[in-house]
Amino acid sequence: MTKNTRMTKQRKAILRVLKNTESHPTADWIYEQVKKEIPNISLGTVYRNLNVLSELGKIQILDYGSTYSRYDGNPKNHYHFRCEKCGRVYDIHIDLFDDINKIVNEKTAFQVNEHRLEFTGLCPICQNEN
Amino acid sequence: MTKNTRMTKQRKAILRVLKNTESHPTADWIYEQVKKEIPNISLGTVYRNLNVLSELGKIQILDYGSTYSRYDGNPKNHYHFRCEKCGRVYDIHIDLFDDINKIVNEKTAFQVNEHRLEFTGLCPICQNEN
DNA sequence: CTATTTGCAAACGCTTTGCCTGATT
DNA sequence: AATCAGGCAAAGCGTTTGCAAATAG
Repeated sequence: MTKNTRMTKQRKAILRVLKNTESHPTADWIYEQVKKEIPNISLGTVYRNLNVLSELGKIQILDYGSTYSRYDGNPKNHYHFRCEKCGRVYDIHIDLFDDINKIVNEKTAFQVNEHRLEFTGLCPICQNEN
Repeated sequence: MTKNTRMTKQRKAILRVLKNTESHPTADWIYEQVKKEIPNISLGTVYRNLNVLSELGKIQILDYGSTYSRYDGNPKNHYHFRCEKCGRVYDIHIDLFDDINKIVNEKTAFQVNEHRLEFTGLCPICQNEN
């Protein structure tokens, strides 16, 4: 259970680079930064460690939980629910929180046009499979 | 400007399949469905048409706007802003909307554990580049 | 008629993996 | 010493693309 706990210099460097940036970089960018310090590090090591660090809860990966794109026949904004167990994606039938764009527009320097909101948890089917 | 307007039988079938499903299928699932009707359709045609239909505003693609994964050194939930022009991803420094999980839990049959919220629009840098 | 779209297959590009060597505990 | 991690390169895999033939308008 307690595996992958060796803090090698590669793993430390990757984590430090990621903790010290404001941006949300790609694996390749991280690779280029760490290479300044460990010139012979390989891209595979970067990917492996990013996955390990994510499993350890030290970082997050900002993808859609899958390598597949999913397509939605409804082009209007609406919210989704993704089941953590089976991966199904459902529509959520509630009104949009229209005011949150305004909140961010007022509190930050970003010019917000849209927002996307996704919930995760257990779908009804998987709740009944225990 | 007004291009890609031919409604071929392939394009029609893909759109119909997608409009008539509750799920948010992958391209491959759509391909399998359409093949029942047009057995010699190719997967490339499905992908091409999904992209065309998305540009026409008839459907949405649920990905992160890029094929790259992005990594975040902060493992706690927080919101992001993605610039539509330059693709940069920023943190948004506002409090979490903690109550929306409860709202969905009460109004739907899903068991919500988390939510993810992402805003899109123009970042300060790109706002100044006009 | 002709510009767009298709089918096919190869290419792409990000990510993962196998294998063997090297490092950590 | 035993196990875990790294480097390298090849494989994986969803998606895109080039090209000649087909087709919508």
